[in-house]
Amino acid sequence: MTGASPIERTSGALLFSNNKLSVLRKHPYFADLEPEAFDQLCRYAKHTTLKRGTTIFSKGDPGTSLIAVISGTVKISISSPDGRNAILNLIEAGEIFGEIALLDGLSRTADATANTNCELFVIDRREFIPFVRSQPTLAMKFIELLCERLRRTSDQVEQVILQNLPGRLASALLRLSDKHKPQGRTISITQQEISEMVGMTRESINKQLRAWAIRGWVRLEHGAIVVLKPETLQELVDAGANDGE
Amino acid sequence: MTGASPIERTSGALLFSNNKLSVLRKHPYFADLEPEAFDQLCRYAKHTTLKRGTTIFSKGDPGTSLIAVISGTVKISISSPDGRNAILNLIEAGEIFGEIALLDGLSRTADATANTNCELFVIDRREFIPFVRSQPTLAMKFIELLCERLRRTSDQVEQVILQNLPGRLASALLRLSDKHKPQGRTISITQQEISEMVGMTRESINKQLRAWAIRGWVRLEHGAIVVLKPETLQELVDAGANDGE
DNA sequence: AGGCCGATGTGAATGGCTTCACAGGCCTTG
DNA sequence: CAAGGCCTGTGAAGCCATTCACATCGGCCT
Repeated sequence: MTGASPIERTSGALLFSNNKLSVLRKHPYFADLEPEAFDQLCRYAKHTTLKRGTTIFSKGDPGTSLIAVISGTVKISISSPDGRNAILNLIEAGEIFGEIALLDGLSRTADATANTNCELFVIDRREFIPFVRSQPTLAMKFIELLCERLRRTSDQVEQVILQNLPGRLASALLRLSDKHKPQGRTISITQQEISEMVGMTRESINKQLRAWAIRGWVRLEHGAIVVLKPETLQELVDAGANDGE
Repeated sequence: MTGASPIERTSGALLFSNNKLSVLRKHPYFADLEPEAFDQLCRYAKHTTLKRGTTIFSKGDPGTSLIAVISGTVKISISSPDGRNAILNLIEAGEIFGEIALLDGLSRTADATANTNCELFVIDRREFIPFVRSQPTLAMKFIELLCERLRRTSDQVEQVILQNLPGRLASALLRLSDKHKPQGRTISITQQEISEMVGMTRESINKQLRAWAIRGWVRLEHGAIVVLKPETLQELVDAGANDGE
């Protein structure tokens, strides 16, 4: 579980090209950072490529790095002793993850695995903390990032405790389709994955999705879901989610 | 819901006494802060007293303040349209809350109500953000605080998705008894409150607690629970929580 | 083309938790 | 000290989601 992480075995050379970094530069967190600070930040980075399914880190590992996704997507998940597991987040190109353990120096709170083939930048903790202290803008950016994460996670708790299957599924679909606005309303995800995101079984999710498909609220494709009536789903979430018959 | 907040109507005078502030000073977040920074922080603070049951703020309110609890406890909760509600956290003397909206300037993520009669300090956002930028140590403290909150909230998601009633109840009891270590293993809380913290009904919680009481794992008192066998409860959490028959 | 694997679709049986409906006890408050 | 309101205790019935057991479909690899 520890020591064999593929991240640690990365080549030490700083062989990233500028067009790769531009993916990061476009992201809100880095967009309005001073150029010097951004450059400095990149100086701590190592480049890595991973195959789909590779474990990046596991819950409980000592975590000393922040990771940025250049291409592909990374799955943040947890699993219970009896084999059930839950997807907490999917990190896409331009986003970063692993910031908690980087910032507080404690162990990883969840597992991270490459959900597709991935290109990553890894930023090590060692010299990073003093750097953050010296850069108020960067510190404030991290504060914003943490706030955003906290809002998202609180929302998740709220969903899971207060909503039933239809409500949770609807709000997961809305969140996902929001994130992928550019691609229209098509969400590329398997039903298995969605079920692990909302914390219910694939079978239950499938049945609910089919029911909605018949009513024309969504369209199901192989490995994808198209949200046709986002407003209707939103109503369902707000109303307290008794399906809507 | 907005505007009528009891917080905003507070007397503007800086009439806090030093022995009240000492409650805060002892808390980890402020303990190793430079004295000047701490004094400066206090200069933004207003003092308030609230009766049990008073709403401090509601989910969705524009949030512009950080609140420190001097005495009493504050309940952070959310509620669904159909009347169910969930307790996310109980804030006790020496702790602070409301930091998310303070730091990112967006709306409140949950409701806050005085769970007992309370004495509070309220710190306003207006001049606070520039101050944080100018105090790297304070910014790092907030980063630590946010990380801690995030770990706790992630943990909650994990519990709710992966564990069943016994597991969730056990880990809630352990968390609460940990927090109140000084008071021995007695947790002052009603079964109604616990049920809202773990997101299940009071009746279910009561039945589980009684079952454990018979086995001698806990003792039930009026308005309190004594954890007698923390190790046994911990095993139950780790094992995947099939009660243990 | 054939074969395989992962993804989807579905029904029947089971079960954990909720809902509902009370009863009794403790504590506060007029 | 009486009254009423929270808090606790408990059984019966019902329901939502899981579990289990398949059948089908689509894509990919050789």
